Amino acid sequence: MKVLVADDDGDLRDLVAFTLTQAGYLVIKVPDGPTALKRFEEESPDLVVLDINMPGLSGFQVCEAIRKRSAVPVIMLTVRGEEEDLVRALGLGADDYLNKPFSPRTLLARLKALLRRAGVESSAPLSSGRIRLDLEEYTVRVGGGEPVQLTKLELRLMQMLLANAGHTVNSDRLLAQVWGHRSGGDRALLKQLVHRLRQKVEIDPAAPVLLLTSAAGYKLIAD
Amino acid sequence: MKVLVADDDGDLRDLVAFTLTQAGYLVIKVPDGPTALKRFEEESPDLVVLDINMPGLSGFQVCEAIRKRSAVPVIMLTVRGEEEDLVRALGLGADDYLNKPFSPRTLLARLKALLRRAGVESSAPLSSGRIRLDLEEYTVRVGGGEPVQLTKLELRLMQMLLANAGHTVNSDRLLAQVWGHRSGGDRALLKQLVHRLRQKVEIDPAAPVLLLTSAAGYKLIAD
DNA sequence: GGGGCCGGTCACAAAGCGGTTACAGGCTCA
DNA sequence: TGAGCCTGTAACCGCTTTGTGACCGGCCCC
Repeated sequence: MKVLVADDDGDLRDLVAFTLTQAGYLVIKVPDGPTALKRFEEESPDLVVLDINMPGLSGFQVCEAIRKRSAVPVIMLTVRGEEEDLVRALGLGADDYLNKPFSPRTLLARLKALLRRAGVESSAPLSSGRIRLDLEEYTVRVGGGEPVQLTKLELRLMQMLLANAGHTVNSDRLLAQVWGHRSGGDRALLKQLVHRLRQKVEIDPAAPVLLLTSAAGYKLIAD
Repeated sequence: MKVLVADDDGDLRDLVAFTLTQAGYLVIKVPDGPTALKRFEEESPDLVVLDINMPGLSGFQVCEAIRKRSAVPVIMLTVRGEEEDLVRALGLGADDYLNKPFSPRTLLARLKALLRRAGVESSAPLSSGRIRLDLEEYTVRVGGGEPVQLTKLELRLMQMLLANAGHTVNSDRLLAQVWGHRSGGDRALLKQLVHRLRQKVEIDPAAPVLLLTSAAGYKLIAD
């Protein structure tokens, strides 16, 4: 589980990094906006912590840029009382915020909640019922069968569905989580991806029993 | 469970509405004081969220007006540090307040606490009497019967009627809520939709006992 | 009694959506 | 550079949902 921490205040950055490292996360520290974007590309972290005031590019700009290509959870660090900042941050797609100063405990709690919501459960081979996902190997196994190789998008979709096994996941949410926020017509993409995934995991792709269509979206039946 | 949200800041209004909708509440959004009062009369919501600074009528004035005719729980949105505002709001009968900026989680927690305190059954926002709506699966269950699959429009209609269970909902309002604002002749659509819904939920669609026609519109009998 | 209005019902047309197939562009890697 | 895979796009099919028009019967008012 990788977390990118961007803050120009060295002390605060170290505090955050220390807290997260202690909790078992792999932390990437950067001191400014441009570096944040660069490392984001290189590392594709599972979560981003962004200070608003940074040299080079503000946290807003970084957030916006990240949102253009990813739905990764973003936490913004704000100064208490600057509510326009907050509104702006949430408008740009930040998922949560923390007022400075904050306690390490609070940070951890929020971060875990966000990761849970995003379905990026930390324990490695994610599994539910008879479905087991291996995030490192990019494979799924159904029941006692052979592991099946997945692509990056297929894995993300599977992960989201698995995190919500047994419950319908809204198409829009899937779209946002798998591709990141994008414009309209992308239902077709989801349709395609589901089709491809079914070809791989269903015994009879024409009569799915695992990955079902539901009125509002799709759901995974894991047991 | 219906919540009226009044705030002139569109972003914040959307954020609040999003949070509450996610949590299963039916949200009515208004941008200013006069509209808030108007919709309050029309919808009789179960709870009101009021910003203090609004064009037309301030949150104070709206709160005062509401208190003259109803004991509905009211949450005021205040700016941190403006203690006079706070005192005044509570003096006018507001039940709780939130300092801006606030987290969606906090809002939900306070709101639930208030509803619980007000004795409005809050646990399952989408059920009333023997009717239970599942927004995730797009189904209704009546009494102990099997869940019935609904379409998107049928679900929206059901949600509106359920939020007003026992009371007649005006046809025009149903039209506006289910289809969004459109031109005149759409009575026919509502007629059709009601017909289709009755086919699905009534034991004898020709002699409805749940979804009744009333002078000005329709009403749901949930008990 | 007759006409108009309104809600319920029916039948059919139009639009939308999911599943499928096919293909093209881009990327990686040999 | 070329093969192979991944991803995005378009087109088609069939089914479901939604919209529209027509008809019927009750009710009210003239």
